[in-house]
Amino acid sequence: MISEGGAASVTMRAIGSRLGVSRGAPYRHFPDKTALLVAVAVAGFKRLNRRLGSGDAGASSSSVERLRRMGEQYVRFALEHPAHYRLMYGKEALARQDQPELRKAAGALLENLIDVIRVHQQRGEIEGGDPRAQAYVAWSAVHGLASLLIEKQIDPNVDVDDLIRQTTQTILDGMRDRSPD
Amino acid sequence: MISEGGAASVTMRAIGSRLGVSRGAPYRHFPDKTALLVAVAVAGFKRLNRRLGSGDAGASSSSVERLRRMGEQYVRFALEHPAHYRLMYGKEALARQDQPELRKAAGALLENLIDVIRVHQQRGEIEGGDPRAQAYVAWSAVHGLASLLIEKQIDPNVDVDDLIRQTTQTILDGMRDRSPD
DNA sequence: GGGGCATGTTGACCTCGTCAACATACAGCC
DNA sequence: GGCTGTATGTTGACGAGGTCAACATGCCCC
Repeated sequence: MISEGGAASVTMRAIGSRLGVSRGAPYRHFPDKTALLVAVAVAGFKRLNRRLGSGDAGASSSSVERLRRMGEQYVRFALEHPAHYRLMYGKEALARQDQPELRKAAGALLENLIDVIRVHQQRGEIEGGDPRAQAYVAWSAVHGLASLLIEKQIDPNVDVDDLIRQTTQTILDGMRDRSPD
Repeated sequence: MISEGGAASVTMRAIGSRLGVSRGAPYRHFPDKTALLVAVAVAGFKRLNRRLGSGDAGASSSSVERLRRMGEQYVRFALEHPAHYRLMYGKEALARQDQPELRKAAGALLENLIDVIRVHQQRGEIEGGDPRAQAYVAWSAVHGLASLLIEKQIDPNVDVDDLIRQTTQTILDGMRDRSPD
């Protein structure tokens, strides 16, 4: 429903009729609309997480290449499921309060990224320092790009593939180990 | 009102009473709620643009430093006005339709960034290539960082200043001209 | 067979965006 | 001064939507 008509089209009543039940039925499964949306958002994070992890198969290839591919998959996920992605990050649609489940799901994503970065640090491919901080930097870049693309802030004439590649490459170049200078 | 109670607290009726008028009064000035929010968002872009431009004064200092400061100011703006910033980018809260005024305001920001990047390219401080693409990369990084910080996706124990510095520095390192290698 | 739980239904209430009909007041013109 | 038009504000009403309470129903397990 999100992808069909945007988040605004997701109403408790519409969900009910979509499932052939009454408007009150969803309240037997979720305390309120926010909880339902949080559940959907959490599912999105798990989906994204699985997708990023699946790239592990090609871990044998050039190592930094794997990080690059993760970034690429990240942005591609957002482009394929824009409304879902927006929901995952848009606190606005959800409650003002922190949603522990959401935080946990997003946290899992971050931890995976940190692990990968740590591996590459140990191989000396990217500079040392707090892997968490580096994960945030990389995450910021791909999330920002995904967000700008989704919100149509980027000139549609630009080649998206090139832009994704250039973004991930720039980040990796910036993180490349320069200590042996 | 946005910063006080979140975007959800902004209702036409509340705006009216806040101004001491009736609920219908705002409709004499804006065709609908979306138009009003777009106007607020546009004002936000102008404000942000002005802030980024004001750094020009220190253009005499280390040149790349100016780009770094722009990024820093960008993120800082978002942190100071989180709800406003969210509104500026959150298409969700606004209409599904493209808002030409909003696009123009965001476009002006981009053009300024492109100009600055072009200058630094000419000085040979960052690598050549399409300045627009590089602007997008830089924009993605700061926007992503701002977004993650605002949405509280980043561990509050992390030193925000350090993270901002590291992000901008990584991007600049990644864009640094390596052609004379 | 009966109690309890899970699930679904419906009526009702409140908030909100929005519009139409109506009021008012001020500016500019004769 | 009086008239007229426009800008602005007010109020009633409508429909959509989130939510709750009271009520129904069907199934599992003892």
